[in-house]
Amino acid sequence: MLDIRRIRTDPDGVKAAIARRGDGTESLDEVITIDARRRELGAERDDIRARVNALSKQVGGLRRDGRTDEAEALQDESRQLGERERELNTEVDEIAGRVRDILLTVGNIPADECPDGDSEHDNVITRVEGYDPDSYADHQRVPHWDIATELGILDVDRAVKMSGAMFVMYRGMGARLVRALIDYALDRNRDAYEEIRPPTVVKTETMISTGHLPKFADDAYHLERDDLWAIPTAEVPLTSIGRDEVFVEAELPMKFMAHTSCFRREAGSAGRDTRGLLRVHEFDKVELLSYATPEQSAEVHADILARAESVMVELGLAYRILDLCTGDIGNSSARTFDIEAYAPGADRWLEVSSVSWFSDYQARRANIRYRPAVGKGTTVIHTLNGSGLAVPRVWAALVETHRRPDGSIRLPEALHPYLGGLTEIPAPG
RNA sequence: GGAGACGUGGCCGAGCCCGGUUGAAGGCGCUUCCCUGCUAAGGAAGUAACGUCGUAAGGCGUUCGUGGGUUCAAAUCCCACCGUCUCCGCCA
Repeated sequence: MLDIRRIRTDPDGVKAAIARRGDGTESLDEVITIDARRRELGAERDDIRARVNALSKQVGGLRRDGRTDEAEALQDESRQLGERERELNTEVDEIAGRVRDILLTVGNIPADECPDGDSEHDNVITRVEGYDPDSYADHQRVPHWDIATELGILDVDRAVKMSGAMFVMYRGMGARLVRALIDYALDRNRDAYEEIRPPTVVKTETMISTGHLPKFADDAYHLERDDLWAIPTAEVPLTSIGRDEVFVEAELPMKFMAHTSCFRREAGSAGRDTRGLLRVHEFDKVELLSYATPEQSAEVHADILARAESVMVELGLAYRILDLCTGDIGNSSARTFDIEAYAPGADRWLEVSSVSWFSDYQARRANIRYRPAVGKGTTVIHTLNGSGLAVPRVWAALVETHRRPDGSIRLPEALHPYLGGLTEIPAPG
């Protein structure tokens, strides 16, 4: 959520920033108008309240002194004021709610450095690592869904039977590889990130804090009976750890990581990327998340990106890093780098990590603040997060990349400690 | 799910029966200063957040779990909800 005061003091600057996203700015105009009205009416209401408070005090004194007649006169006056106060209050509340509703749908202001652009086609590829299109042999040009069938490590048909399209079920070594990837990713980051195992079903308020609601309700699973939401990412519960709390600067940056299942309805993408693990409704992910001061945020952003990147290196995958343009970054984000792993069998770049700096956008929604070491008052913190490792697509790229001519899969050394000494998924037969 | 008790400031804790001078006693913690070879102990002062107006000093408003209600006036009375604890039930 944007700071209403910033919108007030620099309306043109804010509108220009939102326009960079390709979003309309009409709602901002409306906010500016009704916010002015809100303050006007609010001031009037507060003046009346001040009068009522003063009168009530006088009434108390008069009654103590037994001057009942005088007290009753003042009570009458106060009663009259009360009616007007109620009217004003109702109106102010209404407008304030309206302001909030609108602000909840306005996206974050992109960072100055965020490249301009309309869509994913304008994202800037900042780096490509380990990728040589001519280096892949025929045995690596087999898509993971075929490999998986051959090795019996992924069973899509059975998952579809029990849960429907775009659900998957790992089997045998496939399932074990999932577990190894998760453990590896957690251990890889435990030097700096506290491991959390949060709830995966959360309240509406928790989804609003990250920006997943109200705008993107269609993308999430909703348990209507209990009004709870299945999290699309651990970012959701992790961001709310500090909701409505005030930290001291010395505690920052705070760093959390969590492995959770992630649930996505993928509304609007029916029929797209449906093969194998390209896009699924439920998947495992290790997420890294940090609360930081504004000054710390750049360094933390770089840290998360470096950690996500090192996973690609250690797993022996080719990857590239994208600097997402203003038209493609998420609604809550001010700057996002994506990591895409190359899957030679599917011959596609798969988004495996999205590393974002949300500035104070989420923290203002969640009301997470800190007390600066010097000076008075509180400041809204910054939140940052990124996937430490998103399982399905890494699993896919890994299986395709490390397939040997005989059909076996070489498992990278980094995973060996998590596989009980196994170093490969044996060839079929 | 049933019954009972409770929810006050950074923390502990009074106030609630009997509404007004209580933004809230007292204590702890924290900050500054004084005293003091050092430390400890002791003394003094200060110490909430948010909104709004103001260049500022400061003014006004809101906040005693949340939301409603009664009243001239609510931490205090009434209702609903949420949460915590205890007992019972159920249970991986």
